[in-house]
This record gives sequence, structure tokens and C-alpha cells, in this order.
Amino acid sequence: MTDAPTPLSSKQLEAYFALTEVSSLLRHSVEKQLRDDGGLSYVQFHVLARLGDDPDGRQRMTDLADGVVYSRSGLTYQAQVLDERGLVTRAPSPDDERSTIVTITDAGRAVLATVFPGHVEVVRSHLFAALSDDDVDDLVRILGRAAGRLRAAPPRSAAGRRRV
Amino acid sequence: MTDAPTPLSSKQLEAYFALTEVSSLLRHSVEKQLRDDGGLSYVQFHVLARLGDDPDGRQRMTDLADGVVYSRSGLTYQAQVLDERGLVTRAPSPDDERSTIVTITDAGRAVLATVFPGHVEVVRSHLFAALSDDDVDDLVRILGRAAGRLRAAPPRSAAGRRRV
DNA sequence: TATTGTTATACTCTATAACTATA
DNA sequence: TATAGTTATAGAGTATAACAATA
Repeated sequence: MTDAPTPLSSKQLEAYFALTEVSSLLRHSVEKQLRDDGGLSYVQFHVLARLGDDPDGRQRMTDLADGVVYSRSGLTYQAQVLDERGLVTRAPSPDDERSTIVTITDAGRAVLATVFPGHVEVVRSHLFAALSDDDVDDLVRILGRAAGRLRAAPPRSAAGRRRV
Repeated sequence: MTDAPTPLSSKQLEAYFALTEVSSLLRHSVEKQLRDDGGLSYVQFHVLARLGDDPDGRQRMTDLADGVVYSRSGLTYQAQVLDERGLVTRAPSPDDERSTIVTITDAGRAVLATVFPGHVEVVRSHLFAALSDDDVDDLVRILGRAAGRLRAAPPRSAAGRRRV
């Protein structure tokens, strides 16, 4: 039997539950929207979105995998699916023959464009409809800090994360 | 091509990204902790936790499914797994022979107790380590409002609003 | 007829380990 | 040897539809 650590305060519990409730409902709805509007899973959307953000529309497999927090084999699978749908292409890197460069296609960008408006609407109606501009500022400040810290100091506490 | 709706402000985008990043890293770590410490999936944990919260330690299948936002067949599957591990029992309701009442066992409560400390530690180190008490108050206020609104106006908002 | 739940089934996703090839 | 990626595989989870039993 493990020692009980300092428990969370009731405020912290509230905050934690609210966060999980909001994010899980939000994610649920986003997943449905992505599937309905573009036949994309959440992960596939994020892969495409990352590629779309890149100035050249391309990334190495490993960099993509790191960004989406994925196993490489998992990313290979998803890249295959996207490739078969013609939304990305894959080719060995000229610089390093071991690497595979994934590039978003015009069709891929088109799917992103199809999917974006609905995505925005879901996020707005689920998250921002109830929030003031000040609330949004507060969220950015607070969650931004938490995110920054998580990014900087990975989950050593409980998880045996992959080395970065 | 769909009409572009009012885009999200850059602040809103920041807030959205911070929220998804924090919640996804948090959830990832929580899932690992639950699996390592108790052999529980996220869903299984929530089913057990809901039962544990109930004064009598029992719930109808449908009520559980609603609470966890699940398909009934999905819950049947999970209840089966938990049943086989001896963490819950299932029996037809005396009141309504159609219903199945799921009850948490002592073994189930023991697993919850085993898993809780690590869970708390993950949440603390991932979410609250970087936050002040005031931050937590703000989160409760803001996300609590968002959660309340989502709860009041169910998924229909995003799912029904297809096409335009 | 409507509701509760299970079953049958088919599919998506994910991770681990073994493997190839480059560096 | 170490790194990048794929493949093989196996398991978990999910949803849909058909079904049985009860209300």
C-alpha cells in the first residue's frame, strides 16, 4: 500500500475536473466534426495541420512523431493512410537517405480547408461562447505557463517518456 | 468550399492550443500511471471512480454509459473486463428486470485506493506545480463556467449543426 | 412499441519487437 | 554502433446493427 501524498485542495480538484470535462467534451465534438467533414481522425488532422503550418509543407517522420507524441510505427501507419488517400506524399530525404520526408499535397490542403470552418465553429461554441475576452487572456496566461513547463520538463514524475 | 466563419482571435487560438496541449499531455501521463499502477484504462478508472463515489457503490449500466459518454456496447465490454477481474459485479435490477446494476467490489475499491496517490501526484506535477492559488481560482471560475454550459447544452450544438 | 442491455462483428488505432538501410 | 523508418503482429477499444427480454 502506498503512502498517501498531500491531497489536492478542493479548489484544485474542481479545476482538474473542469479541465478534464471541458477538454474531453471538446475533443469528442472535434473528433466527430473532423470525421464528418473530412473523414479525418484527430491524429490525422494534426499531422496534416502540422504539415500545413510548415513553410514548405514538409517534415521528417521523426519530427512529426515527436510533435504528435507518437510511436514511430504509429506514425508510419497514419502516414500510410494519408498517403493512400493522396493527402501526403512520402520520399526519402536527399540529405539523409535514412529519413523520410512527408509532404502535404494540394488535396491535403484542400481537406484542411474543408475542415477548418467547422473546427473553428466547434471550438467557439464549446469553449469560447461562455468566455469573455478577459477569461481568454487568463486562460492563455495560466495554461500557457502550464504548457510551457510541461514542454520544458517532460513527465519524468510518472511516465517513462521517450528521450527527446 | 464552405464559407469561412468569423475566425478565432489569436488569443483564442493560443488559449485553445494551450488547453489541448495541457490536457493531452496530462491525459497521456494519467493513462500511463493508471495502467502501470492498477492495470486500468482511463475509461475503466472512470467507471470505477463513479461507482466509488456512489453512496451504495452501484449504478445502472445506462447511467454509467451516460456519465462516461459511451456507447452501451462499449460499456458492456468494459464492465465485462472489470467483472472478470473481480472489480465489479453485475446483477439484474430488482426494480426493473431489464436493467443491470453494476456494483463495485472490495477489490475494486482496493484498486482505486492503490491508484489514487499516483494519480494525484501526476495531476499535481503536471498541472498544479506551475500554478498559484489565484491561478487555480481563475481556472475554476473560467473552466467551470464552460463546463456548466456544455453540460446544460449537450453535444447537439456541434453535431446537429451540420452543413449550414 | 419503447427501453435496457448483450452479442456479433468489423474496423481503427496503438505499441513492441524484429528487421533493413543508411550514417 | 546508432539512427530512421517499416513491417509483422497482436491486443485493446470502439461503434453499429441485430437481437432478446422486459416494461
